[in-house]
Amino acid sequence: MTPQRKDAARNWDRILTVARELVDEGTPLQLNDVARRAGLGVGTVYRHFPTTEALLETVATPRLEALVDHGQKALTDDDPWQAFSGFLTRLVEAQVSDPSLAKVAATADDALPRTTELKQQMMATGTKLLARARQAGAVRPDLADGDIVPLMCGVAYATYVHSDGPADRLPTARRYLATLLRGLSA
Amino acid sequence: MTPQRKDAARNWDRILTVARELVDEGTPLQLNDVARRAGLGVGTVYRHFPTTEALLETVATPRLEALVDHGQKALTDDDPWQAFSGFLTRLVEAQVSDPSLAKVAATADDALPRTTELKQQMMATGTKLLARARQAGAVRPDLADGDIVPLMCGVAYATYVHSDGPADRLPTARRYLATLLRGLSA
DNA sequence: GAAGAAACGGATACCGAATCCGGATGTGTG
DNA sequence: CACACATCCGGATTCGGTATCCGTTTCTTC
Repeated sequence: MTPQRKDAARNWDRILTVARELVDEGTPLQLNDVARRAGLGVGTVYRHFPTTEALLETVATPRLEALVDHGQKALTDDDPWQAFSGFLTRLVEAQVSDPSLAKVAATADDALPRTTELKQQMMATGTKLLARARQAGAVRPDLADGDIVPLMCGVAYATYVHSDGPADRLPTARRYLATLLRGLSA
Repeated sequence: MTPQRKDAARNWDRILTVARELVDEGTPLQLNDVARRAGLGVGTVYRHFPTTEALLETVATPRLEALVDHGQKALTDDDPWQAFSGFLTRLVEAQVSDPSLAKVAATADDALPRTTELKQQMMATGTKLLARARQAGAVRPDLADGDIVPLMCGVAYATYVHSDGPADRLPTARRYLATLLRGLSA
């Protein structure tokens, strides 16, 4: 692994910056488009990120990592139910405010190695949080470990279907999640 | 409106049959593909259905109508909660067993006039069912009329994200819906 | 400052969706 | 039956977007 050339590093940053902007404004990622906006050749972008999904994953990764971190911290929370529900709240809030997260979360575990890894970590801490809450008698026993991520994706999706615009998505998502949480609590 | 020519009617049927088959086997609709399978020219298919969505709508319509019918019948049920929850159950079961329904249900109300009309009817009866259940004190007051369809789409989506294959989707969907319903009930 | 490696750029190949129009086919009339 | 006309058919072609390829440029090392 030779140290990367300076121009390459700079361009990598530019691409990621532009991609982040596009994702934030809701525009679907298109590598040609990214190239134009970044003032780079198409080939340059395709060399750094061979597919749209690869770029998307790189954009989403830091935020995914933040979620995992939050989950870890939640494990130290005294109130098991608080910790569990707080974690889920973060999960949906992140998804409705960042389309890239929603996409990678729902993507099959084949491509996107880094995402898969993080999802597994998230599931692991999710499992622990769930176990604690269950042990404390705060959550119904019929919720399986593997249900957490899909359910949060579902809440995010429902929010999407409902929402008229990107504004006031958050309150809707919180309302839906609150309802679901009532159904999960013992 | 001159009565349609016989060959046109026949081809329309063929197209719809093939489309129904494709939807049932989970293949995403592609008009070129439909044409090949139906033994017709591409142009023929495109004349009958100018867009993929138009064909999808026509495929989904009968099943949507069946759902609306069921909602109407549910209005005569003695038990308001039973009627309401049964209606929702049908909604998700239909979506997870028929991708075309899931797609049109989540599509914005701009294109797909017929679908929009049916969705509005469904929302109307959904509203009535909800009102009855609420009046009977069976459902929490914080659920709005416009939330029903999005929530059912969300449950269907969660099922999708979770499921490994098209088999045993139904039990998962039922489980998720049951959880949600617990959250909705007073 | 010359050589070689690494990266750039955009013209071009490619792929699937949608159009367009010359030709075929069904339908009403003498 | 045959003619005329409208309707419909079919697939070659266009079109919009994605991905590749390779001659040129830029960086790094000595």
